[in-house]
Amino acid sequence: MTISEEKNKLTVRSEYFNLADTLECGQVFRYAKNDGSYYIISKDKHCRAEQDGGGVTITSSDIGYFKNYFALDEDYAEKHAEIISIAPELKAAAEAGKGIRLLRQDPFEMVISFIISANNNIPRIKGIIDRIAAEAGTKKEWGYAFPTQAQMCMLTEADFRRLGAGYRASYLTSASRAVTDGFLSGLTVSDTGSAMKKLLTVKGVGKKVADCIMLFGLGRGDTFPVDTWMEQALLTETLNTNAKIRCHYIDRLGSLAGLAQQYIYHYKRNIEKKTV
DNA sequence: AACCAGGCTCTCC
DNA sequence: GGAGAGCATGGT
Repeated sequence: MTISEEKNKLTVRSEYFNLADTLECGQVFRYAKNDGSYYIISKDKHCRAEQDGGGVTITSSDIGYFKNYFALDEDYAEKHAEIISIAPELKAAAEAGKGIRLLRQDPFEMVISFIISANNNIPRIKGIIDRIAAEAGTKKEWGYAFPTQAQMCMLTEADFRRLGAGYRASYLTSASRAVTDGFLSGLTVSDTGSAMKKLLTVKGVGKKVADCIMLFGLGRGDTFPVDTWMEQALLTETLNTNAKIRCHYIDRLGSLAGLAQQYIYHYKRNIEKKTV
């Protein structure tokens, strides 16, 4: 992987960085595609990103933030190879998704976003999040920042319903109050099992949503979110519950389980479908 | 018109 | 601890 950097611009050349696959595998909701460029908002930061034969180019006044966001200090070639080595049956999915990188996103934003994601579809999740940001987030020249915890606490259950959250509205008011900076820093120092337990105390957060928060917002690879797509892909006679699927892959892959899960999710949703 | 979407809570056993 | 009902909303 080679990185060339200017003031507000960064170009990454690597076969292990596919911008579209990274953004469109369901880990992030605040991005829009326009004329081949992606416009990404994370927390209170914004960038434009595009990919051509020469690599991925990121433009932002906060380029340091997005170096971390895209985890450009990590070697995904090694992770990719190790997953295939441990779990050869995932080779097709891993090859198809080799350019996927796990983004380092803001934990509070992940809690709120994935509460909304429950029993919902991605276009609608994006719409609800955008409307909440426009309602409560700080206005910037490029749009609206994701609301801070204090800003989220300004919204009522009726507000969240008006913005389309449906029955998740009460979860959002309650979670906004519960997920303080202190709560989140407690998660950082806990092991994954303890962090899971703490997250499950938040209304609207179950095991799957907790795994997503830990994987996308807390950098914990030893997780394995099982949603309806993963059930379709992985339920078998022996692995016949979500918990068994989750344990099976975490036991084998450890901190690489989360990335493997992204390969499978991407393959099931974006690749396999096209060939049928 | 049923069924589904990055499931969760609550109840009952 | 596990099974089942109910849940807002919009797309197919």
